[in-house]
Amino acid sequence: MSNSNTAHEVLAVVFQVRGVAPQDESTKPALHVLLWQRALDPERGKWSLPGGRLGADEDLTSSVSRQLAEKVDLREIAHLEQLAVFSDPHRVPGVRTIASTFLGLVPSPATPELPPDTRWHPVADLPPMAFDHGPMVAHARTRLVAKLSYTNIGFALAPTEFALSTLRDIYHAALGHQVDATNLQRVLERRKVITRTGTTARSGRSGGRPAALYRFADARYRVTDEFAALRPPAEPD
Amino acid sequence: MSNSNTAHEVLAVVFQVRGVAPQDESTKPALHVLLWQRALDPERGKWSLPGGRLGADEDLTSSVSRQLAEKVDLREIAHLEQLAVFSDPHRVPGVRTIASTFLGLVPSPATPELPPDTRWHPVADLPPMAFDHGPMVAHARTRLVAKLSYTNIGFALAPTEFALSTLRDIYHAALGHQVDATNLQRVLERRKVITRTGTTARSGRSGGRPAALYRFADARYRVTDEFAALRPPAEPD
DNA sequence: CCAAAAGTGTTAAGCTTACACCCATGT
DNA sequence: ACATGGGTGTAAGCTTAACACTTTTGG
Repeated sequence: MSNSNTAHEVLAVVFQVRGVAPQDESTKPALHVLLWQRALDPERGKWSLPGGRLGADEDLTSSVSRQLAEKVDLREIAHLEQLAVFSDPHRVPGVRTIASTFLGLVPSPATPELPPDTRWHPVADLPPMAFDHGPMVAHARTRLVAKLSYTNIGFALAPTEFALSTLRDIYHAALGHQVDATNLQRVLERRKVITRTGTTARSGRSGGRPAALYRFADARYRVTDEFAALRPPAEPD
Repeated sequence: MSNSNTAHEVLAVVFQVRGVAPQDESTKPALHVLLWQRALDPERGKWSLPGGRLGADEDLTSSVSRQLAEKVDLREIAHLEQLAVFSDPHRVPGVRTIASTFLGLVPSPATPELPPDTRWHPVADLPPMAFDHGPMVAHARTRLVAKLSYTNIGFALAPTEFALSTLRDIYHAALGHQVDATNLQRVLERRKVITRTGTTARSGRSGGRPAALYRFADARYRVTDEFAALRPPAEPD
């Protein structure tokens, strides 16, 4: 019959900026990715992205959601988006398996319960990765960095309310380079991505002016700066 | 058995700006998409994107290339890139079929031979489309417009050598809005996307100054303006 | 000489960065 | 008081859009 001998799996690259909580002063905030360690061959002991076989009556997004629910509380995932498909016929041994990858983002203060074989790993220091999962993480990171620049996607990494210095730390960790809090504020405020709540945080034990609190204006993904150039002519008022 | 009952197909949204040749003064240049008309049910008579079943030992890109070769000369396709996956379990009747979509671009002067059931259709005036192929075209168009702004992807739509007014017409058709040739020149020259050849075109029959000819600096896809904002700090020299 | 098409100059507006400076709080 | 962190002001540079103006050709 024409029944294909091909399986389809979904794999999620789930990021969180960890170590941003004021509780722990020692560790710097860093971007982490959710991985689980394989207990069986093939690639026993190596680390895998969460995911698995696509079910018969679900689309890709439902499938990722379902499978991630086994790892983290679904409510923690603030953003989920399709990335590339990996389709090399021999990317995994055995039955041919096509992988659709996703980018998932978990806001910073959340600390979901994890199964015993599952852990957050700093993206800057990944363990040995199974199959082609290493490049998948790299691809997701590239996409995240790009989208931080021209969308409001930061909402999915940040707490509901935050001081600007906290947001700076989060962007710093996610982007991988220094970010000036002053300019971050102005860029995001002019684009109406963040707004002041009116309240302020208490200052820390070492003093300092109390920080104004902000929140993201939308809790849904939005493109904020569509055209860098070649934008349509201005509409006459 | 665990043999899945799911097929995988690839579908290509192939664009070309047609009507840019000076031969035909009557028609304005417009963005067209390559479609073929279904001769059999389901959806007989409606128009489909080129593509088909993924072969057992090919990856997605090879598969699109192979299947497009049946429609157009492969050498004509200057750019091919993965778009989204459409995975609704009931997006087509019969065996469940997951569709991976691609964006393909054909440079302007080329006029490949087409099979009898296949035609170029203006994107602005699409015929009745089969299944979910309509939204796929829309999605590809959105991606094309975005990438024209921050990459050199125009090379895949333009002739190897061209006058600036020709390039303006191409961008105009692809973007869907007016483009100023003056500013297009400056933006693309500063980014080193296009360079002068040194030669000039002959002027048309109605006179006018002869146009300088340009070419794209790279014949490969390249991101030219990565960060609209939140770019890394300047490197000290 | 005139119309047509191409190319150049100029201005203004907007956005982003960098950095100096001022403000509010705890010890 | 003073150290510490937060916030504001400001200037410089770059990028783009808009449009007036000049150049080069054919009739």
